[in-house]
Amino acid sequence: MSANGIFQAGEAVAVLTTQPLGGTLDYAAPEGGVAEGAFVVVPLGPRRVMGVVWGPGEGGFDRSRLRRVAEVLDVAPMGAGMREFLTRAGAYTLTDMHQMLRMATRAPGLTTPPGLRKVYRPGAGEVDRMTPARERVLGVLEEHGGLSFTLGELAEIAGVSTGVVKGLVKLGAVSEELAPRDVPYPALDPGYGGKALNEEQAVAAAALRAGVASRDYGTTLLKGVTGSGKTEVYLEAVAECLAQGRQALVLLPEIALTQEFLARVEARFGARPAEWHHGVTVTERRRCWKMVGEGGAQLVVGARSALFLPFRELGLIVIDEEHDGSYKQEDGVTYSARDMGVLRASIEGAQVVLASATPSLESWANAEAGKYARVELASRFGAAVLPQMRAIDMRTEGLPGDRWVSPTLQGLVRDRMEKGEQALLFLNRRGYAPVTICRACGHQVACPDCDARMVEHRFLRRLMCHQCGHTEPVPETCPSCDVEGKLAPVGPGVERLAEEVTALFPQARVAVLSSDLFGSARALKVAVEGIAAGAADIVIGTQMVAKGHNFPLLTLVGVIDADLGLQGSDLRAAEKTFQLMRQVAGRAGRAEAPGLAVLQSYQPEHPVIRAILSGEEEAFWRAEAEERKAAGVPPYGRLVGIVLSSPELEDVNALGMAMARRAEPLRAIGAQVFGPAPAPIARIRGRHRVRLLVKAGKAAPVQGAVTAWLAQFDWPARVRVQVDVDPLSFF
DNA sequence: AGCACGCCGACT
DNA sequence: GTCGGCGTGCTC
Repeated sequence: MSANGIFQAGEAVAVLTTQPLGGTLDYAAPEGGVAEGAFVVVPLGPRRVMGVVWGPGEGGFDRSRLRRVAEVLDVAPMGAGMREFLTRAGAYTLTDMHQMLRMATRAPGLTTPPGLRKVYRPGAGEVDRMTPARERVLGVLEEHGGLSFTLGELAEIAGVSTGVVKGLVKLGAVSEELAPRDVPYPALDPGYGGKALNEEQAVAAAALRAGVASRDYGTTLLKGVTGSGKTEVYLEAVAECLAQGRQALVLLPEIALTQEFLARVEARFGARPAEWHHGVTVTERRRCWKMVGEGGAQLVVGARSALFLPFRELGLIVIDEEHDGSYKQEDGVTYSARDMGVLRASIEGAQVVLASATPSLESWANAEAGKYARVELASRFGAAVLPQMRAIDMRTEGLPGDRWVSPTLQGLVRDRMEKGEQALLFLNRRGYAPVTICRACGHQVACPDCDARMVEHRFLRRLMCHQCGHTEPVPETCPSCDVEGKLAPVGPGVERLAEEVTALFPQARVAVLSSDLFGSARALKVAVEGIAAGAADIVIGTQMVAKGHNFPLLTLVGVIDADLGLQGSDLRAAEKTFQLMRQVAGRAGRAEAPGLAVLQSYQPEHPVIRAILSGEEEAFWRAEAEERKAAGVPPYGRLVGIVLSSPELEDVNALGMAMARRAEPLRAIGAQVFGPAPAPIARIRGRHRVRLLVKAGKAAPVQGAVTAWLAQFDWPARVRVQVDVDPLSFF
């Protein structure tokens, strides 16, 4: 390889492909040479596959049998930082490199030559007869001299039919040219529309700006209560990054929020940023991927997978709502976008901003330990104040078993309705009833393919498995004992709660916000806007209402079952409940009217409920941190979850036992193995699942030990092994 | 991953 | 005889 990173024709290069080959393969560099990091097409058996030139050839393969790189793609080569990121992220998450490369090339049409499209620009020809329509077209072209338009765009802006434009092309007054389909995104102006910040926000923004200006790695936890202006503050860090000529990435957890967010970016920087998530069209995805690689996109707003875009000069990663569980990918490759974001930034010399009203315990602990800087926004914007919070002791409410709104809560709701204000009842359970039980034999209706219970959705008139999506009609007779008419719903879901509320308040307008009741993000947005404008008196919602939507008329939040999530064996249950409660409570009283949040609980003396009510977050975190420390679990210890699955129960039982017996590589680093135990859902889509859990010290080299441990066994092809480093849920 | 090869059972 | 099931092995 020459000094500039170019391999000369005939030189051996190692190519990483998206095929599961367990490493790179050597090829001969093509005529004209090839750059390190170049995207190439190589022959593999009878096929042609995509790959990346990963480095010099490894040797060890007969040089005379090397095949030649077939094609060098017209795509910006992958930078050294990106290659290092993929390597280290793969080593951390125990993911094969071919899979890491797949994640980094999830854009369609990379192997096809860049598409061309017709664009229209001012031409040299004269117009024989000028008409008002023709004048408008020429006016638009003159006004935007440097830009080129597609036929549709030009006709729409000028307010004419496409025929007018075509007529002008015939005359030569407008010229028709072919241009690459993937064009750079409009320039963002860091000085365009900065909002006036209050003193606290200005101090926070200055701290974040200084971090970006250092051009060095650093992570800052930006903690701000709901409505404190976190977004405005971190957009100042984005502005600093753009002013430096470096690229910025903002990760958001919820796709439904991006439209609102894009509008805020446009107000701040004068144009829309690039978007990356599953709702983006194929064409737009390719454009985004290519422009990020060429530097034609300054700011990307996206979901967690945007972390694997080929940024050239990354200066800042913002992870908004950093505590959100959706940053952890659970299926296929398991990774945490929060942790991988920090890794990527540390490689690129970039800053990370973790923004949240309710940080994860991991981030809180890192800030406590001094690894992360901490910036706080304590006051709410304008007149809005945090709601009062109090518990309703359900033990003294005397509620029958099939009712969930206590008399005390009923009174509070009635009071809000009389004042013309809104009430929100929060219940984190979709559907009508979580369990359908036979009163004759006690049988609970379960999914035929999973070990999950079927949830009744009265709205759909069907039972649904929330694990695999399987649905079936509500049966007339018990599938177990064949007795007719004895199947009964047990427990509450939002649909059933809506039924109870409608009976209690027949005159109220009741709206249910649950993810399965809306066909599209658009329909949801319309519903949310309607409610915000006052189209409902009582809103019933699942956890989707906990995220960011602003309801100015809302002054009461009632949490139907604050104990949900406190019980069970998930060690994070307390943290999740705490965060969720604080977020839901943050819905009340964001405008001028003060809010009240009440928690219905059968154990109001529980430390988590008390911490929520007292508002003493630091006290909660300290207590929770002590418990985790004592248990040796994250963030004070390491966990690795392993799930074996197979259509044959015998496979997973035998292999699970063998793994537990032969754990020497783990014992060598002082780690323990728990299990095998049936996984939380013991059967999914016909595959039996068992789970093992590895627990190690914080500094133990757990990845190497797990790799050595797994390498001892031969896996039948039908058995799948899923490794989850740092699982969010366990047992 | 694909795609070959190859070794068994069940059909024209 | 041959068609086709899917286990095993290979791809620079």
